[in-house]
Amino acid sequence: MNKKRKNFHRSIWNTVAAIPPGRVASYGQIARLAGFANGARLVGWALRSAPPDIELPWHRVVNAKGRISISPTNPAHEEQQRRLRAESVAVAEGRVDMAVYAWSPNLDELVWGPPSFELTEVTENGSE
DNA sequence: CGTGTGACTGACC
DNA sequence: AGGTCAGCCACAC
Repeated sequence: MNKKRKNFHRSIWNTVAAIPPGRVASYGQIARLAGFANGARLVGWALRSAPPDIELPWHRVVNAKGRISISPTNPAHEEQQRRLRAESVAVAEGRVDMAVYAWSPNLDELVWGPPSFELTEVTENGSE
């Protein structure tokens, strides 16, 4: 289905929205969950092009090493750091401890209960 | 249609 | 523990 490609940002936003507060996910992880095995960079692109209209927990997305991937020159870099700390996520030297804060969807369901949103194939039926 | 670029990643050195 | 490099995908020129 090439339609998935057209709305790739849509499914990525949806997946990012699924990250619970106090947890973080890597770009690669989001990409995989959204259906893009090697689309780590797409996640960054999708978040970058995300309209401010939608409230997206974009700050819960860091790179595989737990480091904030946004350029330090970008104001959003500190913004992300600020938002993470607001959720009790320890941020030191622009990075978080993935061993502690990494999001595990399965485990999360067990602890927080099943998600109340569509996380699968939204791009397939939401297209025109 | 070729090139460069980026909020990436994993393998190597 | 850090720097490099090729692979990755969509998009701007």
